[in-house]
Amino acid sequence: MARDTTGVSPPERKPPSFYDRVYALVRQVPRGSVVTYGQVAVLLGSPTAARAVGYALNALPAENDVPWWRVINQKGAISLKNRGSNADLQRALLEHEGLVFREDGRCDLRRYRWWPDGDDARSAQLYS
DNA sequence: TTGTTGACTCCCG
DNA sequence: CCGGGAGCCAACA
Repeated sequence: MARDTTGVSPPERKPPSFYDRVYALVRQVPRGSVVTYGQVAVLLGSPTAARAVGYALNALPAENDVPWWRVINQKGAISLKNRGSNADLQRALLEHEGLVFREDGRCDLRRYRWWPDGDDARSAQLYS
């Protein structure tokens, strides 16, 4: 409806992409908390798009305001071991925020997992 | 439009 | 608990 008849081209005519929605959500994760790839997918309405979430973070530019290090896998571990040494950086950043990792490289998700406020959180809680 | 790829998960043994 | 295989989704060539 209400097609743009002003002739003016808005700076953002395109709807927010899946990537943008991932970034927006991750930006809400408070310091000291984490979310999982699958969880982000659930919160975005695509419970099986966990891989796409990781892909989105991988596409982040060098400079950004997204706390990407607060996204870990469902096991509570860092999922960057096969990629670069950024895995060590991510763990260091999380430990700096107070998270504690076990000897096996995993942390207690039940304790650190964050959920957004609002109605969306309700259905999401069911997932966990 | 089809095929490929990947910072994931789940299901089986 | 661990390893292997299949499924799913979005972006890109």
